[in-house]
Amino acid sequence: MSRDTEDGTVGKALAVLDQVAAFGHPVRFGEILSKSAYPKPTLYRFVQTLTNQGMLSYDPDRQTYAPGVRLVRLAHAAWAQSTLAPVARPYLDALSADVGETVHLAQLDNAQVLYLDKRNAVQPVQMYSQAGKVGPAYCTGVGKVMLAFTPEPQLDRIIAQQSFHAFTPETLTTPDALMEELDNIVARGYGFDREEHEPGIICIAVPILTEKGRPLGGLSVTSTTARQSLDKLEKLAPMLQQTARDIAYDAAHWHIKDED
Amino acid sequence: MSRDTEDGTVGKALAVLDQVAAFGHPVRFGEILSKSAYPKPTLYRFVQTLTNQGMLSYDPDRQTYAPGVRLVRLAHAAWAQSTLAPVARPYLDALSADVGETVHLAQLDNAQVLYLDKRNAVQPVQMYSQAGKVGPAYCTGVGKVMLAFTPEPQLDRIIAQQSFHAFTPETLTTPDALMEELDNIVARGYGFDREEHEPGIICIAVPILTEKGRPLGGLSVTSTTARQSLDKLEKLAPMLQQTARDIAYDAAHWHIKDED
DNA sequence: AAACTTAGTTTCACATGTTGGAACTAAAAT
DNA sequence: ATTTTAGTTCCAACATGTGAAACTAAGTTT
Repeated sequence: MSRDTEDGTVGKALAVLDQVAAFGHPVRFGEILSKSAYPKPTLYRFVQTLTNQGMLSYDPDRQTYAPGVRLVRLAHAAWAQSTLAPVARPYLDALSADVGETVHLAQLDNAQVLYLDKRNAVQPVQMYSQAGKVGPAYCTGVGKVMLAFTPEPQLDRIIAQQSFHAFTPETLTTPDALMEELDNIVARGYGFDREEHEPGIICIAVPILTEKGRPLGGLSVTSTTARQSLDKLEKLAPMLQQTARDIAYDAAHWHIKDED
Repeated sequence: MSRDTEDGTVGKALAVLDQVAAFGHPVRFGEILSKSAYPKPTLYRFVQTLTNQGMLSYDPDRQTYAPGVRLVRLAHAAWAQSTLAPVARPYLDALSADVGETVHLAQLDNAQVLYLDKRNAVQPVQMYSQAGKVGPAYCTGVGKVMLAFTPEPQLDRIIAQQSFHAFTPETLTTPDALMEELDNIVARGYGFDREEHEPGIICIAVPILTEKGRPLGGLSVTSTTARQSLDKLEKLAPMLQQTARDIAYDAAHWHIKDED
């Protein structure tokens, strides 16, 4: 259904856009060129086109390119119309107030985890800095619960794209180890992050599933080993599962419009 | 420099993306078709391509398309790398704490005002619901101050694209009236929204200018006629101007990277 | 249940837009 | 003044996008 293969000029242009975004800072044409497979004039035309379109912005003083503001406008629409994000918002508020720990709402984007929303107990919400962030699927709580409920054909494709980089000593670094973990998650109905991505950071996560059992997204409560234990987090499982069911129900029956 | 003319296949595809986003809710193929100038198969291919690329997401149950999550990821990069938004954040926090009214950071996107960030005195920050929102340039405080400092050739193009719709009795509805207002703003160094966009809503706005006087963005403090008067808001002008200068300075000298 | 309507998808000859080697210009570096 | 590097334009060869027409699937009417 979804191709990683670039289709057509549009796909190539968007791949260039991703490239630029991946740098994480404004870049000069030459820098993009050095990381790109395209010949100079071809890449140049892509960059021009994207710039004309407002998908890239060009700083004439520094002669650098960065992802353009048009994306911010489009993303607002994407967020507001996404099945999950607007519906889940009040539930995140409630959860956050209840548990007093960091709460995440995420979704699979290709083979990565994409964070759609966040509540942090300590400081007030700072969404843009977090929503839109991506992380690995194979070593985060939300990532694994979503994978666990992803059917075979897709799952294989996604697993093939994981880096299996060992962020910590606890990281699962082989497809086999991950598959076993996914089986456990399905059996249990929820999953953990046991310091697999960052030392000292643990989490419990539940999937948000459609009626047909397809994973829409994931919900997690994150804490530190200093403050919580996995056992204590596990006590939240029933409540999280109920919240996930509520969100799934609302997502299936509502549809919110973009408003002030 | 920037074209509204569609260049190539990429431009056309992105125009389709805008179309879909403009609906404000998930749409079926036929709905897009009815608003599009393209013949059925052509549009169909665009929609397919965009869907494959993750720029549109397709809901198989409802058979609807909506802007895709890939945009959220890209927008995160755009926001984090934008010259203004990350730099301005702490200043907005401070301003908001100081004045206790709604504070906006905006930028020009094509001929529209695009809100990049917001602080609301009442409830904690809810950025995604606001950042990315667009508004008219000719009848908002931030819009007018940015236009006021936009040089002739561009300004004409932008003004030609304004609708001059009369949102309220106070709305400036002719290019001439707007030009006169812009002159006043340049002379004064700041501008107002005198209930021109929404009845009862007033604001004071200042431009954020580069060393060369090019407008990077705008900063505004919004209130209601019930709580504030224009005279009282005007007292904030010096402080806002100083903040704008500070932001401009930081924007020119810093460059922040994407971090946690 | 057959006939009709509407929404979505596939096909294919044609032409338009994309490609990239080569050649050019602008600006630094030597 | 000369060389090097970065950015830009040209254009012939060719790959890709185009859209009328034809088709399938689903829903509606008689």
